[in-house]
Amino acid sequence: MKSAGIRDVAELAGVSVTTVSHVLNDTPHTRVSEETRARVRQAAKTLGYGPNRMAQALRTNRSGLIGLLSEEIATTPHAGRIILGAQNAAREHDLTLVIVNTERESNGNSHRDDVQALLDRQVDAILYATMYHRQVPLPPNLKGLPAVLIDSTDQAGVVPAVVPDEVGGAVAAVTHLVEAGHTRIGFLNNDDDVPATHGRLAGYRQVLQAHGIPIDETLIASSPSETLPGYGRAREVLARDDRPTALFCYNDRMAMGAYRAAMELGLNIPHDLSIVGFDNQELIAANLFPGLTTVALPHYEMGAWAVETLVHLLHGDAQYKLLADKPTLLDCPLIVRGSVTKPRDN
Amino acid sequence: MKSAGIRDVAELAGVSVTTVSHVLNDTPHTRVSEETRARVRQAAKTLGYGPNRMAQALRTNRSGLIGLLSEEIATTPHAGRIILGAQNAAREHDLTLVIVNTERESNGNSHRDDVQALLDRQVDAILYATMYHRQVPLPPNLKGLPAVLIDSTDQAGVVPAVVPDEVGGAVAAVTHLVEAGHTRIGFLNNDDDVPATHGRLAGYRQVLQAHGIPIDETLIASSPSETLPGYGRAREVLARDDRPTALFCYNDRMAMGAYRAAMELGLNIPHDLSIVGFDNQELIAANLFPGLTTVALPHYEMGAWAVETLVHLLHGDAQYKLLADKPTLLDCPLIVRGSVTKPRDN
DNA sequence: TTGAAAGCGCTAACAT
DNA sequence: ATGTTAGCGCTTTCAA
Repeated sequence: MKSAGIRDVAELAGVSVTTVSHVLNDTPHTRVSEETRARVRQAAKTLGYGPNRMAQALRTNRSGLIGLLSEEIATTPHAGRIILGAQNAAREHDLTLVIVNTERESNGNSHRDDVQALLDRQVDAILYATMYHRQVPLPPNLKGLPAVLIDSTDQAGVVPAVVPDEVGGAVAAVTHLVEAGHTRIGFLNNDDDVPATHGRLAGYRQVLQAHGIPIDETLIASSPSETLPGYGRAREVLARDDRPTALFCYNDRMAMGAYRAAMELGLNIPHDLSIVGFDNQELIAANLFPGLTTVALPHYEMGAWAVETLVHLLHGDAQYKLLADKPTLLDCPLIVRGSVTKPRDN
Repeated sequence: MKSAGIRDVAELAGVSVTTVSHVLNDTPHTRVSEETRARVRQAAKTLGYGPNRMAQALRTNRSGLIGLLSEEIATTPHAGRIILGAQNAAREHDLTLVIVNTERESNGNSHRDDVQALLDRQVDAILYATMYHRQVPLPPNLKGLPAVLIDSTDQAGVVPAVVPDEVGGAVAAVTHLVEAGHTRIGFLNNDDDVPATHGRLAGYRQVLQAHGIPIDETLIASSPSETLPGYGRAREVLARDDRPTALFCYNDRMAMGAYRAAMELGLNIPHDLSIVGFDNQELIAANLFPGLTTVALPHYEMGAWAVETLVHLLHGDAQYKLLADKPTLLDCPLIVRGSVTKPRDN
């Protein structure tokens, strides 16, 4: 019992396949009587008709497939949220997402082959997602294609891109600390030269300045953005007599290191030390004690935004090409758990 | 410059499209001279020819798409590894993976609509992955389709399924502890009625028995499989005078709770207390101090196995249908980090 | 050993 | 307002 085709529907409705096609696709500039429309729809429903996408694709030269090229899907839950956002948006537009995982390339040949693999599969457009916010060389065969960059930017400014608002996220985090009453706020930064490092530092400075809090440069430490180095730097900073009453950490892993440092030094979180992280990695943030107040990266939203933009691009909406000029920033909201309170002596 | 078609290749090679098709597909029972074959291949290469998958699909009634229906892609990195394994295996066979995320259904109507969505997209077969090992009701429209279950089993035994070898994983974990010299080994189990709970407990008992170590039932505690309850149970067990020298934890989150309990009680890990977890959630296991020795779930392997099996099913290899009889078990290997050593007084 | 031609299910230009 | 028909790019039957 193979599934019904358009001619079965036509036959049952007593009309031609053309009419069925027109009705079911709401083809513009065609006039079909309400009565006929109803009959056609009824017939389609009765037969459980769904169009054969392959035939449709062949005919229209549109596969309805969009490729998502993502780095390191498996290593972080972040990719999962991008996929989810893209997925849901794609479904809204009746598009199908094809995901391809790829390594992070170091040898500079970018992802030409992965793009080609997607092209061979007849995708209509491509989403390119990196694992962390940075600038990437554009695969050469991506140019000329409808494409959107997720969590990365293209120096040429030819492809629209969406990235997290790093500065805004840091502002939210540090503002939260300031509003709790803290004035001695340390910052445990990453030491890589990536946008997040600079953006979060900028946000940190910005808030202190805005509140007239003098910036003590010795309260700003940096290290690789892992738990262990974070622990090390946190110990140094927290062992000082004039230790900060709050710590803003570059990411949740470093915050996890800070938790350990605090515990070893007998500092109670949040009463002796308030902490805010970044990334909202549930597995860490929700399982620390107390739960880590942190800033979420808008992965879901970036995935969804990217697909929406792609749809506009596919429709040829000229204005959306202008988006390529500068990356679109998406909000990084604060997620409040239990690691922040007012400083003890206030 | 639209991409080359089969007739362009035929023209350039000076042969018919039939011959091109035969050569490029290595169609059996067709005899084409070596010389011609070479000419055709050369022409295809020159033109950068790749077949139009949509036309191919339409003609052969095989889309080359396989659907992966996965629960909660975004919440755990586990799904990522399944996807990766499935992805890579799919690529080997020139198949394209289409992923659909879905909620875990509670209202019992299983995932009928999600399966339908995949079917509407002309997938040739379906993979159904659950977030954790359990028995699931089969979506009714999945029957009759080539399908494989990942991390779950079907009570009817009509669809092949692949699941982790829970017992084997627990055996590996506890054996590791025994071989390090431990005889008082506690078990912090989950309290849900799921296969993992029973399997891991069975493995634990099995190893102790095999080594002639008497089982002290008071050393077996259970709670919800989260960090906080794990912490609570661990504190109780570790506060005892005859506390165990080692703890096998149902999962890494509970182990994380045990770490905290140990720290609060002044017990050094691994010297005063050895710990083994389960799940190998990198974010936790690699970031605890010392690193958590744990057991990995074979997500990648299950994804790959599922696709391989699907390919056989698609080829109609009868023997593979027999696989449905009982789920295939895949190894859960021990991942050694730093949380196990010999007991202090041994 | 190779080629001609039908036809997969659909859309759209053109006819009526 | 609705119908006829060509053809998207390919595979495959059948013929040469």
